[in-house]
Amino acid sequence: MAKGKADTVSEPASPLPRYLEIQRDLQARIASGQWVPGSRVPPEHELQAQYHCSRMTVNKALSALAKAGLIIRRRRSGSFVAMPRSQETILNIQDIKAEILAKGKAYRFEILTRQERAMTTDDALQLRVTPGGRVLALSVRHFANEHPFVVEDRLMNLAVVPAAREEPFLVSPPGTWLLDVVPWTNAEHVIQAELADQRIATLLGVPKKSACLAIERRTWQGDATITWVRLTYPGDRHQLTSHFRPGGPLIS
Amino acid sequence: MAKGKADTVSEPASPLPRYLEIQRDLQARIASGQWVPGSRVPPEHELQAQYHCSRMTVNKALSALAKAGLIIRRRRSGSFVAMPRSQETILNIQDIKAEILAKGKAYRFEILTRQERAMTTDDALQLRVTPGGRVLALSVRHFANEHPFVVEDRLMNLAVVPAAREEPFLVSPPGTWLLDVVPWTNAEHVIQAELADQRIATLLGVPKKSACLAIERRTWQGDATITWVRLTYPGDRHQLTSHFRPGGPLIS
DNA sequence: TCGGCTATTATGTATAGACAAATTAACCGA
DNA sequence: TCGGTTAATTTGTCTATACATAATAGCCGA
Repeated sequence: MAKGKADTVSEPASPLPRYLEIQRDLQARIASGQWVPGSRVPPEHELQAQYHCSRMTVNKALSALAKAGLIIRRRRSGSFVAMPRSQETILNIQDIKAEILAKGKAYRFEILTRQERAMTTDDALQLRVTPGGRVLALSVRHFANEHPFVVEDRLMNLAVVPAAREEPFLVSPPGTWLLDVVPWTNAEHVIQAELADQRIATLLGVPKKSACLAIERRTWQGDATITWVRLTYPGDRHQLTSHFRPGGPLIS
Repeated sequence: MAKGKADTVSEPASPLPRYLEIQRDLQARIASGQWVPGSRVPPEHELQAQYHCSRMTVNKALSALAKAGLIIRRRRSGSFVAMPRSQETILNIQDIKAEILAKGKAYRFEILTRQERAMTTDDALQLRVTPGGRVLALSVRHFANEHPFVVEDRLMNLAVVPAAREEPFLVSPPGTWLLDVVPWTNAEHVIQAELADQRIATLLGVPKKSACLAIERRTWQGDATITWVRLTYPGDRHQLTSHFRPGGPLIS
């Protein structure tokens, strides 16, 4: 009836849409344990009556909860509160240049080595492609306020990014340049702890055999590997931090 | 118009819904660079005409893209392709018991120490609460196939989880027990590399000063800290892996 | 009792239309 | 020319309805 604005009389301040109200209400019932995992959520037509709105509105709320993984929906069977999921956390790994600038520190980088070569067996392994073609191998050192921040060892697949061959990487480091130039579709991270070898120790200015955080990343465009990179941070100076909520990337 | 099922005649095999078709088509145009960041997406009524469907269907596709962060929508202004976002990766950190069992290995744990005490200043710092009340301090060692897998040092805030006081942790380790019993609303991770001290070396069966991956996690229920935990893994044996796509928790 | 047919239920998708809200653009008077 | 009012555009939300689809429940005959 009349857009359900009858509610607005009793609740003068309700600037949030109906479907979100419903969504949060249901979410609260699940989070509070009022509806335990496995229990049944009332069917749409029932909620429609309860909340006094159309089925589409209820559906929008329920679909969002389903996409967020809070409930599971099956035709004819109904909707059920999902079992507690595994913990998923959103780890924010910024582009290094942006990361340093965001901390309010001065950024600088230097190309240590640069070599274009035919793909070796090791290169192919690390890029996870079949050998053949050429790669660009780079080593870069990044500074924050003139202190060594991270060492970057990178392989770029020239079959996918031929433009890198001519790029001098004077203004932007390879990672930033890639992000700006090449669209990527998926990627993979591996995070490990390891001891600094002589090279890393020298480049980062830390004692040999000190703890380092190594992040390896592969980036793909469809089936083609764009790049492989290994970022080595001083373990005592750098840490990855992430904030998150249950249900992953959830809701408002 | 008969539901646009005229298409079904020309395309006999199209099992995916219309709004997804549109969504993917638009997504492809963005990913391919045909629509560069900042460029304008045609307004809904135009897409509605192009795709020969209702505005609601177009809206569903566009809203999904907006939620995924691929486009930005503003009333009257229109929809625009979003600027490249920072990389966000979904890191899957399982419950330890589940993590080991998922690898097909035998799981066992032992409580090394257990102490209930008044909250010390250090406890309060680590839980990030104001001092006062009591805590339960636990050290646990987890085994995978009878090999030390990770050492867990935990503080539980008994003001929030009084039930832990009576819990013997015989069947489930504290982390698993907490996940099953206490609903949490948000959390924070810190990942660091560090060297094994004598205690960790002994407990994990690794050389002193070898590299370890330390994961610290604080978990809250609303404003109240439930628990703080530090998980120390052997750095050479353990690694965090994550797969992800641009736009975070994207789309089908 | 078993196997298969049918009816029912609940969700999935789609349509057409309506009004609200937020901006932007255009206009117009002082 | 400036400043404010008005109109137009675009997205946001909502309704009411319709048909499709999947899966269950129940029935019925052999």
